[in-house]
Amino acid sequence: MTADERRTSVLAVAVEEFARGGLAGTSTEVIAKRAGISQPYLFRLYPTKKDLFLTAVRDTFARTVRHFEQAAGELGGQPALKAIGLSYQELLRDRTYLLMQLQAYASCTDPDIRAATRTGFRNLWRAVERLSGVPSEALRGFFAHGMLMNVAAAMDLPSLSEEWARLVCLAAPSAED
Amino acid sequence: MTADERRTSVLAVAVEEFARGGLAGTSTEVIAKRAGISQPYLFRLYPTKKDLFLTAVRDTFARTVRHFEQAAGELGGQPALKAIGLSYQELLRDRTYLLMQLQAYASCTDPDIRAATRTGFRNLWRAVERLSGVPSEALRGFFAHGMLMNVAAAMDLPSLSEEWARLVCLAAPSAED
DNA sequence: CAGCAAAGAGAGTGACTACTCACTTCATCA
DNA sequence: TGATGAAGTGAGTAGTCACTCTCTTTGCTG
Repeated sequence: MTADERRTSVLAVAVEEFARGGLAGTSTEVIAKRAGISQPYLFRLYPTKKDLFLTAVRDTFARTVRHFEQAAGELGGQPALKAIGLSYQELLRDRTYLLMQLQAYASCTDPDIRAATRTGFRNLWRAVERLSGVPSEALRGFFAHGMLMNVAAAMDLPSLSEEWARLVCLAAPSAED
Repeated sequence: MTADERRTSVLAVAVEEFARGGLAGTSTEVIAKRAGISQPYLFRLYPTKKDLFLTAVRDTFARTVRHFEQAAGELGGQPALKAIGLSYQELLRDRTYLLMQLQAYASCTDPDIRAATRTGFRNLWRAVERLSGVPSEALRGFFAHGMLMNVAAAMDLPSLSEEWARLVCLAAPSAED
């Protein structure tokens, strides 16, 4: 297996583990073990743990952008926004990406992580803006509901049957001007 | 100083530090030092680090509820919701409570923390429901925009002058259903 | 086959950190 | 006055963890 292939599979594991535990709460040893390599070799693939985390953050945002582009397809305007919203709700099923996003926000005390997270969020914002073309108020409403889904995923509200929890997890209203 | 008074002042420091670094990223030593006590004594005031974190989580949500109650005052309905929204925007100035909330969500992998966070969020939800009486869709919109402010605070978007960042930080629209 | 570069691991190391034990100081009060 | 108990600490301890040094293996090429 080439180093680049290894890097890719290590990254996949890292995203999952960091999504659960965050930067400080995840050890490089468990990432290495789950990726099937020794822990010293992980440090040849990624120079520091923070570097790996930064790569995970960038990868998560980039993947979300691609996910949205696919969902929007040839649509535009409100229909595109609605399609993107539905595709975001899909992500609630495998919570990894939403949790990883949340860990990125929570780690923003570190300047490097803050920079990467801002860039990732800005690209996401601009992607939805470009794909849908809706006015900024609707855009803000879309992202607001997205963030609500992030924390709902973190608390695992979809697995609760209580009424308030079900209300939180409903899809965003379609007419949002 | 009585042990209870100490506990209170330690808690105040703990909220600030945990808000920055999260549970795993904050050492008990810096909390003790900033609180002006020895680190062993911290463990007489709070049995474990996680216990202190849980107390910080509960305190943060409880304080937010009180903050909202004060903001709503004698109002009700949409005006109450608007007043609460404005008071939430105030919290953007001292970011501690918003960041602490975010750290609570991000630490929800731990079952105890998840339970405390769910309870805190549910109480917050019910408080706004009770104070405003607005329908659940408006309630969801309110919390959605609140979560957007949380992550905006984390990324420190209000300190940026770029247009997209300013758009994210605007107040929620007043007519929301 | 010789030589070489890249993939990969074993065995550390030093720094940190949650938590403990044994101890001191001091105010209160029977 | 002497006992009690609460506030508070110095000096550990056991364990974890990011990161390194050095070594082996393996596949390729001249």
